[in-house]
Amino acid sequence: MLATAFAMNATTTGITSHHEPVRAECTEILGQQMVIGPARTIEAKEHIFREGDAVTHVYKVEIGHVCIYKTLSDGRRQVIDFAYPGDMIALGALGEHTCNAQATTRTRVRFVPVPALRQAVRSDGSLGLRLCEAISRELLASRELLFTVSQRTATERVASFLVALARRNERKDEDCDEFVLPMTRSDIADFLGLTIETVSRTFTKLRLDGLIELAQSVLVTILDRERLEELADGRSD
Amino acid sequence: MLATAFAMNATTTGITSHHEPVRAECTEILGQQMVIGPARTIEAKEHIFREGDAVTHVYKVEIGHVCIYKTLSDGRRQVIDFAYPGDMIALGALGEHTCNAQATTRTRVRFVPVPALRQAVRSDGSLGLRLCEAISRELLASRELLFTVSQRTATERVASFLVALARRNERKDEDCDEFVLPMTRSDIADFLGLTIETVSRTFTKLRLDGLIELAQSVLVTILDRERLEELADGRSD
DNA sequence: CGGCTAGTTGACTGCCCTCAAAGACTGTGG
DNA sequence: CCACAGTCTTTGAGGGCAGTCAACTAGCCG
Repeated sequence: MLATAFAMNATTTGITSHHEPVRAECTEILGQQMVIGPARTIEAKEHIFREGDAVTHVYKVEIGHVCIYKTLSDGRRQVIDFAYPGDMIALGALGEHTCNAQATTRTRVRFVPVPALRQAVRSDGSLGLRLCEAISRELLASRELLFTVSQRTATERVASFLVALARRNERKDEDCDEFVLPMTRSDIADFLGLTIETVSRTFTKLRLDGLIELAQSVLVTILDRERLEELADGRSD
Repeated sequence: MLATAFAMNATTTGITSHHEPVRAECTEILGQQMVIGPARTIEAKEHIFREGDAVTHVYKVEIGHVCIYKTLSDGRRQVIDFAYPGDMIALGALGEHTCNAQATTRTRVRFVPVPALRQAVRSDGSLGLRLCEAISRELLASRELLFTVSQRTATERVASFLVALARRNERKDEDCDEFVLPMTRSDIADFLGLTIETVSRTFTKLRLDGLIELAQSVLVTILDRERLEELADGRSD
């Protein structure tokens, strides 16, 4: 799945660097397939696909937000990624979905059937290359999240999360210091490997420390981006 | 990087299932490139490449074992994967390496220059498809590890690790219940997001519970595979 | 033997989880 | 408009799992 969303540094538009090519590369190319693809609207909390479903299509989010997650039988849940408008979903899937994709807000996606995509790749090698790069970017994001969840403290994880959102908005030329969280505390917790209580407490701590402002618990304002980035990178005392 | 090693269920040879295609598919194909590629020998603890290095080649491990890891400036380390003979390394890398690759034992790799690989993909679309699938399998492995590190207890993590090694050996028709660990406790700890002390204590606990036997701390014998798998899957009380 | 590295074991601490309750927000119906 | 339920979030109190610090053991090699 190519729903980079978070934890990558240059995935969507605008920034070009060596090891993190611009996601637009791939969405533009696939876009040529996408333009002719039909659209579908998914209500908040509805699923686009679930674990075990056959992989029939690849999706591009046009409007809304999608949460990609895996579950264990006893209820433990790991959120893999959040997909924003412009992001692709299900790119790295093989045969059968191993994740669930659930809209967190009302969402519209366009989709291409996998056989058509495969045929296009077979006949156009350079499309295959770009697809490889798109999946590779997913892989980098996944490893970055692994690092975050495995090595960082609760405060560092939440700081990373907020910094990543700010960077995403920056690339989209939206307001990068004030934004609405399109997901619940529970989604954030399961993304960062924490509990909702710890996420909540950490938000409060960051607010009391003057790093962020919180309104209605979904509207975040970043007051001290630099210190937040220091925290995220473990450069803080 | 395509160094699946652990946490995937069917990556190397032998087992075919829907969502976890056989890795051999890709190594065979790339093998045609590899056969003509030169070989290089790396001593234990030497690096094949480091974070920040330009991505010049893609590698296939012929003999030995490679540890793929990332570090933070303050020393925190995350092992991403262990590569065994037959595994590919650096497949998902883009432009600049974001990981380090260090041999844990004396290792021989064959390599193909990236430009040659890219050219081959451009001229053969179906090779591109197989490459996509290979990288996708890396992605699945990475997400599986993310889940393990983020959601499972220390005992469950170590059990998962041992079960994955057993399955790997099974696929290679080696003895799946008795094997030598080619990596140190420190590598295992940084792979599972634990400390060496906790890994050591957990091994001891599994030994005292009669699930495994340990000789010289590197020779593992699995005595009760079923209970170990239950533990790994969180199905245990 | 001594020095070195890797692994084990023990005692204690602390971060985050668990359990619990109260507060805030949303939508529905009276 | 308010009442109310339902969901989400916040806050508090206490406990446990894994981390930290430290000492000891086991190989290995000069």
